[in-house]
Amino acid sequence: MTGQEIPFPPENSRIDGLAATFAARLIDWQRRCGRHDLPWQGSDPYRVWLSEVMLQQTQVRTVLPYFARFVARFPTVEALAAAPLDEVLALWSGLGYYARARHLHAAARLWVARWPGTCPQGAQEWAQLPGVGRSTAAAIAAFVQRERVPILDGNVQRVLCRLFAVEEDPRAAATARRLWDAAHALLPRDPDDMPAYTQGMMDLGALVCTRTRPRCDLCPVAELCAAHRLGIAAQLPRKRARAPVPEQDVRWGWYEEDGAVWLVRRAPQGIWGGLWCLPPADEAPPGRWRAAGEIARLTHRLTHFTLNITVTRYLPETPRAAEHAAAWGEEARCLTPHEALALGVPQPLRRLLAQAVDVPIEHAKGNMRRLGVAKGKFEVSERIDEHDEDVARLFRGKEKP
DNA sequence: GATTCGTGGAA
DNA sequence: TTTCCAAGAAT
Repeated sequence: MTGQEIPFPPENSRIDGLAATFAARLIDWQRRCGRHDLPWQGSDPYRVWLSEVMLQQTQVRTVLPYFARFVARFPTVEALAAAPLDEVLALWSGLGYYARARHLHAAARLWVARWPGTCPQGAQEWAQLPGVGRSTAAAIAAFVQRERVPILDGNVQRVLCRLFAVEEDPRAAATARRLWDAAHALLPRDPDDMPAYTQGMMDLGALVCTRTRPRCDLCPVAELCAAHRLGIAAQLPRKRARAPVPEQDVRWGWYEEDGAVWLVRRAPQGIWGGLWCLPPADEAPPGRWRAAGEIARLTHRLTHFTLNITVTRYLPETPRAAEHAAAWGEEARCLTPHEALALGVPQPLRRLLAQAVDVPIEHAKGNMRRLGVAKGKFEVSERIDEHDEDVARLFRGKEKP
């Protein structure tokens, strides 16, 4: 078997023996060199599901503190289902892709309603939860139910592109279909091997078959790898040409009254859907306001575009916050910056609020330029306990049965 | 099939 | 600094 490669796409007549070798070597390597101490590894379907959603397009290191806070507040799917969406968004604040949090909350309620006291049985049923697609459903089912279904995340795509020396863009639909077929053909025969095998595919991509500088000298399946034999492992998968990122200018209003600032809930669709944010500078709360200068200019880089945010401070001509609150309804709140930090807010606003109250927050790292002040780089430490107390106080008594 | 959706790590 | 992209899914 040594030195042979697995044909791509795999042919049934030749695949069995080679696939068995691939799976056996990967499983053995995972048990010796893979990751075994991640906090979601185990038999709890809730923790596996939660982690898989958090890990979508997000690195393990980033997820770890969010996962810890989340399971501390919501130890079970029943606790998550009973919570208000606002508290879920608050705990998700800073993690990004907030549709995941909205889907997670809806999925928890569907879960307890349709599978009370248990959980979805198999990938087919896991995929019925909102926010759980084919790859996530397969990962959960492989770990929890030992089902023989393949995953195809970014790591596995890269591993397979190298294993078969695939030159095409793995994101193209036609190529992706062949990669799914290949991933299925490589699965181990014994269902009991599925957890170690699936974790092994993830670990291999994350620890050995990395995007840059792959460690082929440590790879348990290097002898089966076409790209390694051709000496092009580091060049695969081919990167696609990317269009230049456009810029967009946004103006936010810092409407301040008696040390509190107005926030409005963003629409559920679109960027930062459902989160609390400063209102646009030209949409003042009820009452008469006067501009009091620019507070900050923020540059926020996203994958597909760059946001240039200008924040202007406004002060009331006449103090009457209570009337404003009644006039602007439930989707607007006037809170101190400290209180606002306990809500689900976009990361650039989180940085601005943290600076306003000089309260460190977790994962608020980056650059911010204050007018009249030299450009400063700040990195703040973790104050999880205090933040959690704020969250608990803000949402106390608001849970639904 | 192509877009949209966040943030931060790494080179 | 810039660029790529990570345990992808929904539209």
